[in-house]
Amino acid sequence: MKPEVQRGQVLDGLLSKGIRLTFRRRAVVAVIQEARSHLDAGSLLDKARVQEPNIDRATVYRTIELLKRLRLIDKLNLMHLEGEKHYYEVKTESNHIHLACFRCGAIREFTSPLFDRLKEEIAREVRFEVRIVRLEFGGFCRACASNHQGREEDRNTATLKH
Amino acid sequence: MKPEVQRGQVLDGLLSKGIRLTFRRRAVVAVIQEARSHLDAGSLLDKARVQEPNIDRATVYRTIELLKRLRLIDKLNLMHLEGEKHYYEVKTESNHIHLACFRCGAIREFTSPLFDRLKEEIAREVRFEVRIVRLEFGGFCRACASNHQGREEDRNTATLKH
DNA sequence: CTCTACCTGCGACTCAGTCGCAACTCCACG
DNA sequence: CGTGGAGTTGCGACTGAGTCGCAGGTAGAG
Repeated sequence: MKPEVQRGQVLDGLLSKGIRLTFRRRAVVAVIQEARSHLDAGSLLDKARVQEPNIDRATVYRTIELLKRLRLIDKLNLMHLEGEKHYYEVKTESNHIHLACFRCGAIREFTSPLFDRLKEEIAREVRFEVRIVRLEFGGFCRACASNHQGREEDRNTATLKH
Repeated sequence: MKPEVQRGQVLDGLLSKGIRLTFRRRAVVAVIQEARSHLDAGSLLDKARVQEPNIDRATVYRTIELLKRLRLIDKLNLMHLEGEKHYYEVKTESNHIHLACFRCGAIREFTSPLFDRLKEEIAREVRFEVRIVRLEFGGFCRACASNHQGREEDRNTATLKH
């Protein structure tokens, strides 16, 4: 899911900014860094507890906050596919769009030069200094769309949460 | 803020689908329809109470749910500028990008043909059936960016919540 | 006008995220 | 290495958005 992420990228970011490296932080960073899917704060806590059994919810939230502020991770909504959770991923150089399937819950990432052009256009025409980009599409992935052709009512219901 | 919205557009949507038109629903719809800015559920409740003093929080949420399901309104995050609220706006034909300024809180809307091309590209290349689009940029508007040139530390802090 | 399916208020609940405080720990400096 | 203190943490109580079941109320078809 994050093929271009180098091992230790986030850790290096912390070190280079002179941030205190505690065991709790190392655990949270390791989990985000090595995650194969997008994790919310709750599952981040669970996974961090494997390394650091006594780590608290508050610490996880505070670490997320820290990493966000240092622009090492990005916060995602992923169309709030379940509940009102937020998800996190390591920040990469190139922005990408998240495609969330309402039926099967799969998250697919998509990059396009068009997107960078769009960003430039905004910076030029509106003179807006873009810092954080959140680009999410909700709908039906290829498999789910073809399995349910014509069931329009079903699709209305599926979009209920968003 | 919503120049292209026709008076009664949402109401017509409800009527055409045979939805029961209660006074409470009329009140909520009127508020969303005539709002000059993006409203969250709380301020929607407050404003609806002017017309319908006894309307309850739950009814507002249930009506929002209904309008979302019928694709008459869109849910926005607006970079969660304050708290974890969600905002709502009448759905328009053309998708637009929301630019949220972290410093002054202004929300600016932006449309571009590039965005529609991007949407087409996704539909074509990934075969994803796009239903809901959420496109939000956080950063600094023209005025705020020029007032605070070079204060990088300040800007880090400003992005803390997102 | 009446009947019923649908809508609503109420109050209790859930669940993500926050905060203040006292105890703890990283690590710069000696 | 030891140690002092700023920065970090666990804990528990809190906030605030949003949800739900239920009993009573109401729109609107007939």
